[in-house]
Amino acid sequence: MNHEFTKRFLLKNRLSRSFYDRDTQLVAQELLGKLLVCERDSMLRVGRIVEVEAYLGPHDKAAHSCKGLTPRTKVMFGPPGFSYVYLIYGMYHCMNVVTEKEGHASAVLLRALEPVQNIELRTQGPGLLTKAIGIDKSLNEHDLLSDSFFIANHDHDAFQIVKRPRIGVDYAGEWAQKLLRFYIKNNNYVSKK
DNA sequence: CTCGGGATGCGT
DNA sequence: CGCATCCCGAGG
Repeated sequence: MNHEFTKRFLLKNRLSRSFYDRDTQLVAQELLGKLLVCERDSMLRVGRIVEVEAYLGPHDKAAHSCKGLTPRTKVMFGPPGFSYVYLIYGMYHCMNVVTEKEGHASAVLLRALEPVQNIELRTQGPGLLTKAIGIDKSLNEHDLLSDSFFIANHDHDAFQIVKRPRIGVDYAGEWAQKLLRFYIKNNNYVSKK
């Protein structure tokens, strides 16, 4: 990953609404290898998504939407292709993309990036990912079809996808064991555990 | 209003 | 394993 991606190239390859308006487990796996782009204060930051988790709506006991529609989670109940950013443990932000039709309340958590452009910090884990690429709560409910915060496709070599249980959801009963964490096999930027 | 807990990360 | 640090959601 030694390319210099231009904004022109990235915008041309920006993912469409219909990409997100599909089965959440499929979207999660297809997000692997894609480029997360965030431009703030004229700084264009780009990272390659290497680890994600799927949250499957109100019946998924690990999903925030399982408590029903609240002020915090209402974006999950909205249309696909929007960001869901929340503060966790008082100090870290987590970044999700909303999937499927309005009302399904499903999302994909972005857990780790491979640095591509203007990313200096480690991104192994969702809290460090947002810190490294400059995402905070001001980017909650942001349309990912915008010109400054979006995800882009690009050509890449084939890779294998590893499927594991999600991290930090032991409270979710049977849902804690489902294989809804996906990451690129042998990638150095995937979080440990 | 109070209160308990959390889709984390780091140091011991 | 403890802890930082604060928003959110439930309940009175």
